[in-house]
Amino acid sequence: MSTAGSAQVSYAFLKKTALFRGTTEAELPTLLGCIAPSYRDFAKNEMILHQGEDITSIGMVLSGRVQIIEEDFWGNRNIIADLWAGDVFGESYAFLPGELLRVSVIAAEPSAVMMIDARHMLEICSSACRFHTRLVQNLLAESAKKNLALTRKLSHMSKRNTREKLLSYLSSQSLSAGSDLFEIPFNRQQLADYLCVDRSAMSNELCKMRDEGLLTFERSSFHLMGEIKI
Amino acid sequence: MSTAGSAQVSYAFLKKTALFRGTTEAELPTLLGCIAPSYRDFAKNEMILHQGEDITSIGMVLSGRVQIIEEDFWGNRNIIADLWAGDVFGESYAFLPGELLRVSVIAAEPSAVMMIDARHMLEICSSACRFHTRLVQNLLAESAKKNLALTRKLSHMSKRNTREKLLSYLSSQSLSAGSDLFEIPFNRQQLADYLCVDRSAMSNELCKMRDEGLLTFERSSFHLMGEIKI
DNA sequence: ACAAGTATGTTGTAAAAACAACGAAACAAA
DNA sequence: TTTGTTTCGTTGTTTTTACAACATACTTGT
Repeated sequence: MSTAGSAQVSYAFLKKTALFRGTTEAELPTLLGCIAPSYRDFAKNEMILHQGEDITSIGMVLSGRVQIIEEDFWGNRNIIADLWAGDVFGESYAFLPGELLRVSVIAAEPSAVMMIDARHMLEICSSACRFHTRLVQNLLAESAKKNLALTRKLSHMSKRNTREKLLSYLSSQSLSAGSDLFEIPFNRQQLADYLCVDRSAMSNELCKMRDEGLLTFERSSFHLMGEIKI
Repeated sequence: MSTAGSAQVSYAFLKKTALFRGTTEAELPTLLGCIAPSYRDFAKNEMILHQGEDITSIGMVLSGRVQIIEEDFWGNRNIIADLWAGDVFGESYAFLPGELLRVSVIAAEPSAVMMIDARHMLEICSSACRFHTRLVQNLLAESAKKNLALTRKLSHMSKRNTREKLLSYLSSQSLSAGSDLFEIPFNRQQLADYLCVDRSAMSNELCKMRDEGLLTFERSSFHLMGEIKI
């Protein structure tokens, strides 16, 4: 069972997390006193948040490993995300009162979690606690970052066939790199998983495109050909 | 060409937008004075933001119609979104310095736009301007909302075939409705577009599932069957 | 009621993807 | 080096999807 965990959080750890980035160890006690987080420990396979709940706090993994699980109408389970120390969860729901959790959060290993009430994060308290601004900035940045990643992935996946998905992804990577010559952070299987297609079919399509002169590649290095072919 | 638009914005309009929701007309002058928006008018087909830019302001459409356009490596254009009065754009980029715009924003009709510097939105000014909190709350809520919508769509689209995409979507709608009997907000063509599949193939799959006893439907009304069939 | 237009279901065919199975190359460990 | 493992390309088969074409039912405007 879960217990009200002791607040054994190192400031050195906290200041490196996405949420508390930019605050110094000296500032953290004040900030923490103000946002008043609660701490809880969870046993392996224990539920942290249940699908259908209306949450008002965001969570941060302090130690262990936490999974986001989705269960459909017929009870089929699907692991949406794997979270580790420093990762934040529930932030998409906590600021939307009345929006019920579509997922469950479960401890994949014995884990410690920090929960912060959404109102405490947004309400401006004493003027001494101006670190709030930084916190909110970090939160907005995280949300925006997640948003961009989702939009980008969606834009590839909305293409109707494997070739177009590939071209969309590679075009995007080329843009990121600022060059028609670039490296991708995936191997073939990972790329196929990311684009939600079959690996061998994808590999096949890549080679066809190479044979047609659209691009060349070598392992994870790609080169897009923009010039007109004769 | 664009002109520095006159600040002809009605408070009645503003207080109803997602961004300024929750502030009264009386509070708006103070808030606007504090966040110091700039106003610009754009001619039809004029570029508002260019792909590759590093923006630090978010935009809000005051009048007209604005489109988000994506252009790939080979110059193929794709309309990502259609924005109308009250809609916000650029919020996913403005809070991420260094993140270059992947899209362009263009006026599809003569349009008026309000731009607000991201720092002005986050920095706490005089204590008089506590409406800031509300603004930031709205912004976070909008970002979270968009996030949820994207995640949900992605979770349907990542399924490998039409049947599973349909089941994922319908299961999700059933959950929203809190019932195995529910209405969807799409006709067949719209649903096919949303799930990125062919309409007739989708229609076919729906009927197959009906014949197999998985569900029944009538136009936009659906009924999922969870019971075990004999 | 009537006509025109739209939405939905249905079918057959061609194209594309998933799947399975395998060989070669690259890589890592003993 | 040798061995075992992973990655990647390749091929053939089966399943699924896209596409086109059309029939029917429903909607809307007159």
